[in-house]
Amino acid sequence: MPDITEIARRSGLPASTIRFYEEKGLVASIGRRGLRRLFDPGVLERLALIALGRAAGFSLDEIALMFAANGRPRINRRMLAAKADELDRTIRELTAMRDSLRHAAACPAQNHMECPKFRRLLRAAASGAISVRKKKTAI
Amino acid sequence: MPDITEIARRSGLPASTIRFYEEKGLVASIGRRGLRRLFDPGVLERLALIALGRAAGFSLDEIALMFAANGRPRINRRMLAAKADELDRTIRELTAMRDSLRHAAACPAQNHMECPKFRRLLRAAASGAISVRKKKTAI
DNA sequence: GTGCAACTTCAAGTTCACTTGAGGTCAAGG
DNA sequence: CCTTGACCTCAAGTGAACTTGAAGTTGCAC
Repeated sequence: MPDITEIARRSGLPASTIRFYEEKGLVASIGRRGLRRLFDPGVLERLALIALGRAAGFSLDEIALMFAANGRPRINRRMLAAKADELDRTIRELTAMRDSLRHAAACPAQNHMECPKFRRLLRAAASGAISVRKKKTAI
Repeated sequence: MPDITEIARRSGLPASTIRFYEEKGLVASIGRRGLRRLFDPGVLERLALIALGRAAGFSLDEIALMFAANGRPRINRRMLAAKADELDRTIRELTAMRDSLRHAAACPAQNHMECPKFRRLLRAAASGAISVRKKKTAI
């Protein structure tokens, strides 16, 4: 029976995160030896699913909803498709932004304010046509 | 001389945000009428630049660095190119994720765990090959 | 001149996903 | 048996970007 340290080692997550996930109901320990949690090795697959969900942009609460009462992941295909569509929109925005950044970086105009492309970009940002992604962090 | 309400209306930002930006040194009011702030209309361009920077993934602190002491935006071309590269990496990851999500949504396997593509995706997420974007919010 | 809506300040609260710290317990090695 | 280090709990802290609330002030219409 792996303990939390073993699960931490094998999943690459800090033990504190695993305890946090347990508190949130995202994973469960299978028992205790004294105070210490013992885990079923299957928790590793669960942690991988959580990492996957996070990478796809789901919040921990959304991920919790996917783990049905029975414990088996109940992944809603409609939810996946919706998230894919959302990613698609994000990708399009980011692509436009990346192109504009590259242009601005290479633009010969003395001042970015004099560059028509930059000003168009500025208007798009000001109008809220582009959404903000929060800073990404490593898993 | 527009007051904060006028700037809020024209920028689409809540007044509290504009005060917050002022506190952060991102924008400046040009004076007061009594207690009330008065703004140069040019602050609208400044706010648009801030929105643009946020949309490109810069933090408010990074954006503050771009506004040089002289007040004119001093946009570092190297910084822009670096951010474009970062966006490029993000776009690649998101694209892979989107494709996998679409596959999972359409996958005929009874259980996602039995789908080789899904399991490959799972391994990628578990290995940390995919990074987490924090939830995006509207500007 | 007076009422009051709208501004002001400052501190504290919010969200998310964790991390950190203090103080406590205990399994295992010597 | 006793030490010790790794685990435990619970509360509080972190960071980013704001928002909200309480309490105070005031420009302006009437």
